[in-house]
Amino acid sequence: MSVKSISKTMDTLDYFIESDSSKGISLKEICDHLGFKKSAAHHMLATICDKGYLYQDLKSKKYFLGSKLKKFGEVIDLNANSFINFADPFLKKINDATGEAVHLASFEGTKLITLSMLESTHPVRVDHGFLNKDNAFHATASGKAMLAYMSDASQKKILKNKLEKFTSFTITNVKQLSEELKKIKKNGFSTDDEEFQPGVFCVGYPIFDNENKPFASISCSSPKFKITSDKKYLDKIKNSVKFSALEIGKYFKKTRKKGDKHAA
Amino acid sequence: MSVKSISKTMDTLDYFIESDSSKGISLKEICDHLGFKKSAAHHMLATICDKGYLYQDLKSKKYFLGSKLKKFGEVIDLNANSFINFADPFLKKINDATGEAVHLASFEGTKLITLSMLESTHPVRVDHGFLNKDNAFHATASGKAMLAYMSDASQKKILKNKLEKFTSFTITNVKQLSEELKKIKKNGFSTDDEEFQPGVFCVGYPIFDNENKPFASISCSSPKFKITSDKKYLDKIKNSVKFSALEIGKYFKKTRKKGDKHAA
DNA sequence: CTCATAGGTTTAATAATAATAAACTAATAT
DNA sequence: ATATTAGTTTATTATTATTAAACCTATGAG
Repeated sequence: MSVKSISKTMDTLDYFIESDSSKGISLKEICDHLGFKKSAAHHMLATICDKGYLYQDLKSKKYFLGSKLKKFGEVIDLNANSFINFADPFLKKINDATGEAVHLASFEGTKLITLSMLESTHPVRVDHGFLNKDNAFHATASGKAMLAYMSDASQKKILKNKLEKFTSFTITNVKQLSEELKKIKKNGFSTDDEEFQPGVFCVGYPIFDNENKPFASISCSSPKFKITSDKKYLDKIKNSVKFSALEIGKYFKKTRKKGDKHAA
Repeated sequence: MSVKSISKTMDTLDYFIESDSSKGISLKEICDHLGFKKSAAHHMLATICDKGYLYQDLKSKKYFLGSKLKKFGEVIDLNANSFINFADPFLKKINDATGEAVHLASFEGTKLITLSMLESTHPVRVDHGFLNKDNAFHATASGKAMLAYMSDASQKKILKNKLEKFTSFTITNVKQLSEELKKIKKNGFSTDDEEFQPGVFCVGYPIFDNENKPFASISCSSPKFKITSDKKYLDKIKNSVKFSALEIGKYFKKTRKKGDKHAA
């Protein structure tokens, strides 16, 4: 069950991030965009301001992000950036070798998240704006690469939500997906054959942490026709991604002791 | 009126910042510290996780800050840091000259906020952990320096909340405070004579933006006995703070055009 | 200068929600 | 193997958030 007023609060804060809020956002604009009634929104905003997450300019009455929120960035940066920075040159390597888009993914709870990405350098390229939507664990090479190596309990938790059908190829049947995951474990890598975006084929490899748990994954996405028209192209991508995945995995051997909790 | 579930949500997020949350925080710990019932807290946390502001580790069930929050830091940094960086050497100048603690303050809505601070270098020094509490507009040199130069409408909004009595010297009467603010405008600077912390005397000067509105202030805090025992010491502080306040004010002449909205 | 409009705020009544307590599950330690 | 602890889920109840309407205030047009 979900608490509606909390949900609305976070949709509001998200709106401050998505839009340019540097010149303030009015009550009306918030209501218009998010479908709130103005008096309810007013109560909500008063509470948020009271806590210092937003503030209302005394004269213009517009709302601004409170400097208190800066602290979240500071705390999170401490943990997360080191891994991403370590991985970066290895992503670049794949990008240089293939020219295709490369993604570094991880997960937080049951949500798939994108840690960093590199765009394709090819003239014909795919829009990756939506890649790694947080509920696309089952439909992406990144997601499946991690999922395959998780414990049954973890798999179950992630798959208990409805599996959204993104394309006609998306696997939405849990039993069928389990078979796919077994195959991935056998092969050592995952694929996404137009399961998330039509015309896009991806290859994913897992990255394991110091406890040999799948902690992240990298994937490389290319237009499907390239894969079908040139049989060697897939191998080229696979080799490149595999190499980098193994290299990035060494991060944990180098910097973490067994039992350390790492940031996602 | 204030929305309780929102308020509790933000108290929870604040707790993740205040405590070391890098190893996760359990439901029980959240309940114990914040006085929540576990089932209510569970509903709340499920909603927060659903929005990606926190996430729950699949195995340990502990809660962690979601990487989504990193975005807030990024957006806010863009606006706010330039002013603070500009001001920094001028704060240092006061700190070098007097050895006393120096504060750069501003405000967000009706809340007083601290942008940066330098500790006293003297062996006998005051604890400034609580200086510039967000509801201490009326009781601090920083707050009063800005308040004095605000429009009547703005003053009224800030003073409509109960004026908390921090010490026996805190002015909690609005009429009396108005007189004080008039005096500040006449003198050009504010003082805090043990009104916020016993034994601490502060001097504050306002900093004006490109529209000649008080945008920030700096204050210098010293032990009261130094002020009373050495009549020239107050003048030394005043001169130093005044100089820096004027210099920092030039930031707006240099970098901002009239009408630009500046970050607080 | 007056009036109209639009955005924001406040109120009080009602509908909807979040809080509660208790039962249940799972994991851990004895 | 059992007791304990933490987390989850459920159904009921009491509280709360939402609503609509009235009110305020600032702005701009006539």
